[in-house]
Amino acid sequence: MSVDRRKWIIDAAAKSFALFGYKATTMDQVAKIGGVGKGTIYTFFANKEELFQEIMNRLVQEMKRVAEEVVNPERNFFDNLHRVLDRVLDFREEHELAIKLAQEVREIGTPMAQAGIQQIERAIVGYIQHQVGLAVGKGEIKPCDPEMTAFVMLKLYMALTADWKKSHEPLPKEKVAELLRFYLQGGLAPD
Amino acid sequence: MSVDRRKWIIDAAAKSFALFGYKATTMDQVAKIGGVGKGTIYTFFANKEELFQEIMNRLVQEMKRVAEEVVNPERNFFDNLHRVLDRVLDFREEHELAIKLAQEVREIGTPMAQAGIQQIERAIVGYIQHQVGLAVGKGEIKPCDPEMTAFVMLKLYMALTADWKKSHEPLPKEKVAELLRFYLQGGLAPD
DNA sequence: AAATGACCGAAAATGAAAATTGGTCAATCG
DNA sequence: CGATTGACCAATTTTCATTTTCGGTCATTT
Repeated sequence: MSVDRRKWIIDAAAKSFALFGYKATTMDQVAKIGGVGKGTIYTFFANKEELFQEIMNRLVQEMKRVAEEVVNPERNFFDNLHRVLDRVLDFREEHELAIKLAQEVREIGTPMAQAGIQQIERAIVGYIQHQVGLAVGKGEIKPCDPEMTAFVMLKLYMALTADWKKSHEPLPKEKVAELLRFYLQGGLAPD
Repeated sequence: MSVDRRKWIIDAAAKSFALFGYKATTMDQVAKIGGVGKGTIYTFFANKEELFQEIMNRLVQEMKRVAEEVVNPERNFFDNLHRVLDRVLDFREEHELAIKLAQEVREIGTPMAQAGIQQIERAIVGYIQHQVGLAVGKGEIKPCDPEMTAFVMLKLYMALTADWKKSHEPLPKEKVAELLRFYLQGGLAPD
């Protein structure tokens, strides 16, 4: 029945994208793995791009779920930030599809893979932005523009993880969390 | 005489690197512009890479000079920080060689050009690092790792100036200074 | 002794032929 | 009859042999 076929296709595509990346995944491949004719894929998805989008949406959903799992409204903002970042970072580092896409961007620069990791990043910022908004409401952190603050947090995070290791030893993620806290929570003004 | 020839070569190379980038600058080109035989270049520089290094060293020297011009020990740390970053990043945005190298990295990813812009960045961080060290000594800011702090400052500044405007209205300079102060000086912890 | 440019091997650009791939659709199936 | 299929097509990508370019050398010239 059609619902099953759709699922087969999605599963096959997820497997293939994670294993070979966006570019090296062919529609023939997906059809074969999914055990359906190639034409069938096009009755559910207009094109390869849309199929990829479906997979990416699921990945982002899963990340949100995983982040939600770890955040606790009882705890203070920076604890939650640390936990979410830690969890999401682990998730991203371990998830085959995320790994493969990052690699594909680095090595071939496939535009679609680039869009994919950007989508992941935007989801993370959006989530942080939401948390910042809540924290400001609760008076846990100073009033500030949540969007700008989430942006700053992301950029700082990316600088500490991606940029730093271009010319230094990579920082362990506990160190990254500690630094984020040091610079953004307390600030540099002497006590 | 040999000193003059060396200068001719350097000037020709600077012109060519700024105009065509690293890869598209040929040694024949430099020789022709410099009005010397190609072999002569190799009596002063072991290879293209070394010639490029000479040009880059001069660029970094000039940047240091420009930064020095604007820093004032009387003023407080964050004022000087803003002035230096502002001046240096303007300089970088206007200097043909820096522009060309950035473009070359974006468009072809020439490893040598990449090394070049990294060198510029390292010089800026080095300079800020020095200022941070002084500020820590004077008790103007909390004790912290000067290198890491300088790195964070540059990245944050670049995020607020260059990255932000990719998806938003550009921030006026005063706003950037204010935000840098807001996030790094005071921190997000409520008073 | 200093300067040069013809010369060399290695690397890159070129481009045409061959192979691959996303997407379509007439034939097939249940 | 609607759902499914895979042979087929145009377009893009890969391959690969040939040509060109370029960094660097060195015998010759100045």
